[in-house]
Amino acid sequence: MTEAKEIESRYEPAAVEARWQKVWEDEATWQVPNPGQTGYDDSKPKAYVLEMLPYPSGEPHVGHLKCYSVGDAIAHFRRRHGFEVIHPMGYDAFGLPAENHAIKTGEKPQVSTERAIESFRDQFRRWGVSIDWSREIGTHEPSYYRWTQWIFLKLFEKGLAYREEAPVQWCPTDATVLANEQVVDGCCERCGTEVVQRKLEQWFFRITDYAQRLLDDFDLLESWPENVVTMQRNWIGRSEGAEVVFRCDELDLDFPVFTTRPDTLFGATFFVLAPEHPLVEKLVEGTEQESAVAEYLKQAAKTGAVERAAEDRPKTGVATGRTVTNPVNGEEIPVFVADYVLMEYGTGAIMAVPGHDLRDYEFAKAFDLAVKRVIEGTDPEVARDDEGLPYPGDGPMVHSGEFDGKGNREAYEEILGWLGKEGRGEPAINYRLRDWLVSRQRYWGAPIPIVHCDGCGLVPVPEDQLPVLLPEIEDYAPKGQSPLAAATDWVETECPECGKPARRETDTMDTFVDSSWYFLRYLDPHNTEAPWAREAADHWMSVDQYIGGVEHAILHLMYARFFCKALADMDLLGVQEPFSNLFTQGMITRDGAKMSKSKGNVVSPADFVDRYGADATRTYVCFMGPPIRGGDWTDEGVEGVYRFLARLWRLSGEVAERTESGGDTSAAEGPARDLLAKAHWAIDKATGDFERGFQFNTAISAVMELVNDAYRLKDDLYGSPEGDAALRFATATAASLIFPFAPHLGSEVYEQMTGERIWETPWPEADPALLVSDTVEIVVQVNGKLRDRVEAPSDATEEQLLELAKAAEKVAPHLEGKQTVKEIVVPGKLVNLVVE
RNA sequence: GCCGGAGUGGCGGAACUGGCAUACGCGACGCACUCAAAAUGCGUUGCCCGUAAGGGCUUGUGGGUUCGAAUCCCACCUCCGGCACCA
Repeated sequence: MTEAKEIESRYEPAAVEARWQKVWEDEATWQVPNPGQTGYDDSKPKAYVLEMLPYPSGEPHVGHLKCYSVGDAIAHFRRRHGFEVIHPMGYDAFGLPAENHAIKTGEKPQVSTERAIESFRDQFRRWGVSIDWSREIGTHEPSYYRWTQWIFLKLFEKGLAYREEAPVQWCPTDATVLANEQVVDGCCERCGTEVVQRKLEQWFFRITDYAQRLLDDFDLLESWPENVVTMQRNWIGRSEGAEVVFRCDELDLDFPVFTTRPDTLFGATFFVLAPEHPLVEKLVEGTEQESAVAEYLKQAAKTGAVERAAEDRPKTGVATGRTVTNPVNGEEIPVFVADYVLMEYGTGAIMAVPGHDLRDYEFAKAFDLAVKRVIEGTDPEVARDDEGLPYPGDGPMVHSGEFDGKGNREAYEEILGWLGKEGRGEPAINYRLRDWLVSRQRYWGAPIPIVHCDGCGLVPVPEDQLPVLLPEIEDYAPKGQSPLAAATDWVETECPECGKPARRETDTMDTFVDSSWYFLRYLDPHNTEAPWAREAADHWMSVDQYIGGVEHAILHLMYARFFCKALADMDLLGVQEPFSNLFTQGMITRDGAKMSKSKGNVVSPADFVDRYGADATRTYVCFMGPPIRGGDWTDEGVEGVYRFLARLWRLSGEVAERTESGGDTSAAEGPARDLLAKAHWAIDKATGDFERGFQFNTAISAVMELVNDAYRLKDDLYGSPEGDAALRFATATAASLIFPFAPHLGSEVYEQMTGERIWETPWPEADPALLVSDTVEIVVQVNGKLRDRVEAPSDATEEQLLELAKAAEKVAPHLEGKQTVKEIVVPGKLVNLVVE
């Protein structure tokens, strides 16, 4: 072989990849028109394949690589099954890192964000991801956030966006309020600082109105991971029970409580208010307990969320000196303030039943309060005293007046009925979910399009004045209010209603608002009259396959579901659920640990793409394990996949040179038939792996096996027409099956074998006739132990198989002198002889 | 504490319905090619005993069901994720 030839025959991904990327770019191969536009093919069913849009910062990391590799494989697979696939890309470009960077360096977020977007765009092109670039969006662009603001106004119009003073979570480091969902273990999800409670006036979205529908509509989803559904269920936290009113006659005040156990109402021996309860001060005003309670409130306010929720923390509290009346028996029970009652849940007040609730029991013991049993029974796991109390289970009622002797479940219903009749309570459902706090005291986000007017109140900016542009500012440093407040020229405006001087809202929106509707903008990204045309949304929605990290299980996925429902209620959308099928990819680690700059174990995909090519790097992240699970990155692993691709490349070159095209495979026998059978087996295996939850690792290993077999058999096959044809078919099939992961190499090899463009050819179908063979290997066991294997005709009868098995060379010694007591025959698989 | 998921060679992992445990890849070892190396091709590679033929053991641990269990059941251990004073 000459030297020139040798260089040419080497697999050089950079050259191959550049060649095909140019074709796809020049021809806009992955661009799809909307219905009604030229080129739209209405004979094809649609498929919306979508990966979660990235937050552009620096350059893409391995998590992005995995997400888009998986998504792209699915997109290609669907296209080759005859779907018109929409596969867009955009950037979730507002957010804190760019703003923090601006505070540190003075570089405008606009500038650093654009730079990061360019780097992301470059990488995605370099990876060869099949994106419809004509639909690209950035959530920071005025043409996008104009519609984010528009949706905000629609929600405001419907009463779904409102402003209210409430105790909220404030992150001192990020200098902004946070949504409940962004507080993890009492700390800011982003920066880890412990959050503090503040009473502030903030903007909320009324997601709690949708709590029940968010639960019910899990039924509408086709395929979501069970754990994500469970996490959302837990987060929404529905409980059934009753709201019961306890009255303080002295002060003429009603205290409703939520309880899941109205059957234990007779056992309520005291009453507890959360320290933040708005009526606490009124209750103790002018009493001798006033200062003690005030002192306790001060203490409670100082206690951080982490400490307050700490396990095994002794119960604390203070008596108010007041009593309320238990509605079922008229008993006056003392009222306490204690921080084990949370203002955020229920009504911020509880009836305490120490006989049947562990927490109330602990409080009762600490404050020496009465413990009363109202249900017979004991549970050794929970019981703390000789009486077997507290007892959380079921049993017959005692000390409960007319309900004595009844089962507590029955009494539950009857007590509810009685309360309803007396007007002292009613069945109630309570949710853990809180309204979504969406305002942020930060700069780099979509301004909330509201004007504060002394005369008119909160006035929406008229639609024709949108977008409310983010003004350019010089000082980004947080000062406890939005940096926008300093942009005086911008803040000072006229009231759209009365024309008098007024002030703009200076808070911006949580960036999760931006990403709650981006999948709709892709469908009609250049529309200047509306966020999207209803026809476009009706055609493409919902997303047929959504792909992203499980870390968004609650936040993004729940918010987007809420948006979808609210928009559908406004008749802007025809679907109730945005994402029919969800796939959550596992996290890639290195050396068993999450990648982080501080650990110095960060993998830069670009380095590997440069060294081994996009195809090898992409294929590797799909091969390292089932994509749904995490995996540990090894550099050698990428190299192994690279070697495999190079092996396929060389096979293709050799086969192209040494075989004639146009041969017929129908009469193939021997090794030619074996190779054809392997190719059809690989088709069947890979197709099944795609359909069974995207098990790409085993799909890729099937192609590796096919290539290995081609190497093993090729020297026997060269020269005969059916041998040539089998080799060409096997090589083309390998290219075809690896194409979703390695699109460049797949295109090149397929073209070399067939002269065709692979993405224009349908996904191969396995020939059932080649999936079965004439003979099968039968395993022979004696007493369940493998002793030999025998070849048998596929259609052999049980008798024939038994005969073969008993005659097997290595079986006979184990049968000698022994009584066969049982014979088990599984046709096509095994024979098990049980002897004594 | 409650709810999920996982535990298989030196490593990543495979085994689809209870039927050959360890596919595929990495690593390691050997051979061919080469003056040599790299690259490539071919082969070996779960553990223990044995020169060998062969035998025994092995899917976190202990028990059970079954002719047969990585797979089903019971108890336990470890790791990961979610929720957690939620009334």
